[in-house]
Amino acid sequence: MDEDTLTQALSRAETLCAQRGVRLTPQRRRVLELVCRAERPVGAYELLDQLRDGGPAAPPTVYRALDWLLEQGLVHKLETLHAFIGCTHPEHPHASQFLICDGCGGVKELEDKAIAGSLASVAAESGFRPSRPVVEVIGTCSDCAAKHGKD
Amino acid sequence: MDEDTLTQALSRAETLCAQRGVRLTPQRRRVLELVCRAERPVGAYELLDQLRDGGPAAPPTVYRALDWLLEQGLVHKLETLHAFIGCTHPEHPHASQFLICDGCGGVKELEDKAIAGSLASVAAESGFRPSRPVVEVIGTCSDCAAKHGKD
DNA sequence: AGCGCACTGTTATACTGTTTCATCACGGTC
DNA sequence: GACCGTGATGAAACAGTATAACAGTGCGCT
Repeated sequence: MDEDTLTQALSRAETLCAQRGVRLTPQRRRVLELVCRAERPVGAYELLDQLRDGGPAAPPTVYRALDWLLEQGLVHKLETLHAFIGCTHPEHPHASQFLICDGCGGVKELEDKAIAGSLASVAAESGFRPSRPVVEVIGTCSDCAAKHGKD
Repeated sequence: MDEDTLTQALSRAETLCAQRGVRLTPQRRRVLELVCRAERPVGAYELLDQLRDGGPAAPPTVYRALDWLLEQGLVHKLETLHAFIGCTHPEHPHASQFLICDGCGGVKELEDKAIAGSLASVAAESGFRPSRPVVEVIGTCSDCAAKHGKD
């Protein structure tokens, strides 16, 4: 995320939190910034190392901030990577899907109605009430496919 | 999994491995048995404890067996739970989806064409080549919804 | 016998996440 | 101002998950 996009994302987060009446404290803001600044998904301990540049910090610090940011939908957790990324459209609650390239480590966030729909309908058939759908597709992005295809 | 189903599953696994020319060694067979015998998803260290009833064992032992069983499609890994379950239809390679109840811990394995299809098509749109789709829906199963609904 | 290969054993370590308790800052109330 | 409840932070220890690295074993092959 470039500097402009980052600034925008942070101010959007400020606005959202103000609207919701929740507190985007300096710690949480700092963690959000670190997550967004990274181009790739970042691990909790990677964030912790960066937090430590500004003073002492322990694992619960970063996990608390991340939990809160997850609740607010400002970041997503990638279960298959044990890592976090900034949400690209935090304005509304949504069920995202992720395309994760194991070549370059890049992640694309999608919000596809067809996938969400078919998930909802199979769940409904089973009488299952979904609370958190996790959809992560590991594979190779077009760039990496092009590169490695030539090898 | 009851005793009969277990016996069937194990002999099916034997047959499959024979056909494929791969070795379902005693260790692997034992781990497969332990995974299938459990009604719920089992963690690696839980399996390890059970393996230890029959002699000393270390983490790499169980992880190696699990990795191999995953490759062969005889077990699945639930990323959101860090746990493993026996595959209900290992005969053919397939992209499964899982409904995971956070009330009772039960898991239902699905193989829904609509979901697989919409995943494949959004991936195709992005030029993304999927290798391992992970679809796990956390929520409440009908039984647990009925129970807790009354509370 | 000597070699390669797949499988296993063993030790240690890295990485990920939680529990627990103490402390601090802020807002409301008397 | 003094009191108190609540949410946020700090700090130490620990629990759970996974891998690295290297040695040993058994088996088929030439």
